[in-house]
Amino acid sequence: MPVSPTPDPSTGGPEETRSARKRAAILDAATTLFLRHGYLGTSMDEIAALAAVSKQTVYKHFADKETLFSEIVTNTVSEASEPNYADVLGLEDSGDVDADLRGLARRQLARVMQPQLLQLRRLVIGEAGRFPELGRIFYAQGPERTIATLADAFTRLAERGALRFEDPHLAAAHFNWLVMSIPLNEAMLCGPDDPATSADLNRYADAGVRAFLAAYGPG
Amino acid sequence: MPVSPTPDPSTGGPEETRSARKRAAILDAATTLFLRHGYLGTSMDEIAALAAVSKQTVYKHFADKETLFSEIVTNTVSEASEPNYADVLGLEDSGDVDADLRGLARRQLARVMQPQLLQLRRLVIGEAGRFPELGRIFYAQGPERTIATLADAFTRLAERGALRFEDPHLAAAHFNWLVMSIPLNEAMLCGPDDPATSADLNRYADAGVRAFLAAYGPG
Amino acid sequence: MPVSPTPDPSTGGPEETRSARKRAAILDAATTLFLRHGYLGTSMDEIAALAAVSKQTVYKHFADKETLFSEIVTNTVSEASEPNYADVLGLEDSGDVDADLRGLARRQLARVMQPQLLQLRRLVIGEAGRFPELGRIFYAQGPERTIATLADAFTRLAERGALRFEDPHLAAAHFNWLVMSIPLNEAMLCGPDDPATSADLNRYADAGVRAFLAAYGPG
Amino acid sequence: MPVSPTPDPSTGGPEETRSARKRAAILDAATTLFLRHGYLGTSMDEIAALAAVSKQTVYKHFADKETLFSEIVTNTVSEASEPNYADVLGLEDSGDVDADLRGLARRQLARVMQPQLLQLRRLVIGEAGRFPELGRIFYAQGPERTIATLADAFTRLAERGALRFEDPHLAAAHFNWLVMSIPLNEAMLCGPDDPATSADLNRYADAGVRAFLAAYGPG
DNA sequence: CATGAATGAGAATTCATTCAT
DNA sequence: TATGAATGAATTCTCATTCAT
Repeated sequence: MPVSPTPDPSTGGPEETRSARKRAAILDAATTLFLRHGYLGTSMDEIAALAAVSKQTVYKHFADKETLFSEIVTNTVSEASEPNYADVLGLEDSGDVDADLRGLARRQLARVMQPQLLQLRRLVIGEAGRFPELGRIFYAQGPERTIATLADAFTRLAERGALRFEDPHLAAAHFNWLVMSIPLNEAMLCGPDDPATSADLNRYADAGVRAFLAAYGPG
Repeated sequence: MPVSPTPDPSTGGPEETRSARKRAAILDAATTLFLRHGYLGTSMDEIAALAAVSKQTVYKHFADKETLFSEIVTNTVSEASEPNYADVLGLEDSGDVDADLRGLARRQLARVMQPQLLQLRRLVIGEAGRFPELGRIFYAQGPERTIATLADAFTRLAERGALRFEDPHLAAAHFNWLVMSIPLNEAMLCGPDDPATSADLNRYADAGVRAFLAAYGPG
Repeated sequence: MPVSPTPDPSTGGPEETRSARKRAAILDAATTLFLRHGYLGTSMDEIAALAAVSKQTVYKHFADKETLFSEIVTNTVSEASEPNYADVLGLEDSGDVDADLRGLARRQLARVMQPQLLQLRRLVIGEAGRFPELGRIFYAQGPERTIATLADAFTRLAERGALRFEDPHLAAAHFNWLVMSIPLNEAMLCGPDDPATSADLNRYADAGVRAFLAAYGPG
Repeated sequence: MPVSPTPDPSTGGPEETRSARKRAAILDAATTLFLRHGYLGTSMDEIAALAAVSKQTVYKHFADKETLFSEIVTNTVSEASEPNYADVLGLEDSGDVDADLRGLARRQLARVMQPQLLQLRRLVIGEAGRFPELGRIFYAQGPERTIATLADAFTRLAERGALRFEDPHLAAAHFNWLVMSIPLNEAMLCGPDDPATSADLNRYADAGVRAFLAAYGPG
């Protein structure tokens, strides 16, 4: 997740680039530390030290600690949620709904269960009191958007008789959580020390899809 | 959740009770503050002040902040998970599985969605890095135990033909999360400011049970 | 050094004895802790805990921490210096000065180098700034008194031609430090972790006596 | 002993020097206070205040109190022991051993009995429990090194017939302590309030040399 | 009389933020 | 512009001592 935009040194002017590089270094360092130790558990000193810049430079780029934290979480959430969203968008009816959904489920679950994304989710949940809007952003760009898009795709599938339901949004939500809930809830609570294997994850995804099709599948 | 044993001043001996009363006051205050502001966001001074007790007294009852926090979370988790567990234990086959499961689902969801329990779950998730064993305790006494017990009950129902599945534990987990995932995940992220109404909760419970029975019900 | 007077429970009245026993327990505990961790490094809480009495009891017996410390050091110094003094007092001319002095030197050195006495000396030296009179007491009851008494004994020996010197007090001091300085100074600085063996000590004592007799002996 | 490198403001570069100046001020202040009140008796607040520096600056230069203390004692011991060592190294046989040794003894004793060095010795002895390696450093750089060097010098003197002994190291140790023990031990215990006059010290030095030569001198 | 609680200060250390250089 | 220093308060935890019970 700590991904600096790596400004192209050949195109950018050297002065503007140096500043941008520092900014990226700060973001990288802060992301790493906030994910590891939380908001209060991370100090501006540590961030500056890990970014190898002076503290003043940090404050020149970010007004204060809250701003820095917000920006990081917002950016990271956007970046992390993008592939999941795109994957759902690209859902096509190949004629084999079962296979299509299983593939989607496996890919989505694998992405959601990336250690850094799990850690981000823990962070946002833990700071829901201090930064309520960050949780809402996470929710909106994550589950909400995914499920809404999935509902559209399901509606198309239902029109072709591949699925049957009354409320597409509800069906999409059930699909989503049938696939993800078991490993995600365990991961949230049991921490980064007991990661599930990807074979486990695939089994959970398959089982979720099977239950979903038993409930919402055709005939 | 901050429930002091409420020593009856008329029956309890006056000497043993004074110390116990102080201890309870400290636990109450600390629970309130930890739930509100998190582990690092709560100071021992604040706890002592809210408990109307000197800081020394706090340290005489609890070796340090970590001990106090652990004890609180452990106690609270135990107390909070008990009714849910008991409810699943008491699940009987009245002949109307649909109604039985809907009742169970509604009661369980209502309990899990209590604001203080949600806040405790956020706290434990947010501190999973600092206190890994607390998350494991929460998981073991909460979802894990409930689902295991539910699996036993489902096995009995399956023997009477009321349910059909291959893996009772998987079916129980799917039941649990079909009922809870939608509101619980939203609540985790969207914080204590947008609480779901209990009518909403009942609807989610009913919808979850309907999907569950469509997948795992008889015939 | 922590030696409680062990009051005889059969003779003493039970009430007076209980108080005396507590007092002795406090002195024992405080002596142990002061010797181990120094004056500032020892807390009244620890003393009360180790003595198994309440803090109030400590304050009932000793006005404050300084008083307790002074009393302990004074008592311990007196007790510890007594045998050394008595040994010098009993110095007789057996006709073999060499053997007499070597025996005295060995016994004295062995006593001075007892670990607890070394620790007491370190303590008194380290607190010379805070408790100047304790150092003076230690000096007066220790080296000063021993040397003065030794000077008397040497005077008698000189009258019989067994020793020769101008200033008996100077000769006594030289005797004392020729015997003790090497191991004592090393012990002071190198701490309680590298104790000298008693064979070493005897060698130092013998070597000191030999040098002393070479300088102050007859013919 | 609190001797800052006294950066010459006219020659030193202004930027490198500021930090170094602060560091020196901290060392000076800490040395003064540690010598005066001991390790536990000195607070970091006092040190910062006396150095006219913020507490942060102290902690940026020295990781913690123990580090600061160790560094100070180590530095001071090294500086203080140097002249004594050099003086012994320069011992030459002028033909008049008596005068040579008396001169050396007087100079050494005068240096060892400097109030600040006495205080340092008390400090190190008093903290032998908490900082055992500091005592060992003091011993190694002080008495041990001096005596070893003296033993070499005595060996040369013995070859010319100016001294006679079996064990040069033992002779050197006896010389050292015959000269120093009386005033040093008194000073250790009787504190900084009763300083010996330098006339006294010279008399002790002379008497020690006289006894030494009576034992180890020629003929 | 002896225990637990209170006190009120002070310990070491860290914090986010802002001046000077 | 970017660095070291300063700030001033807050952190956890401990202290010696004194009330109440």
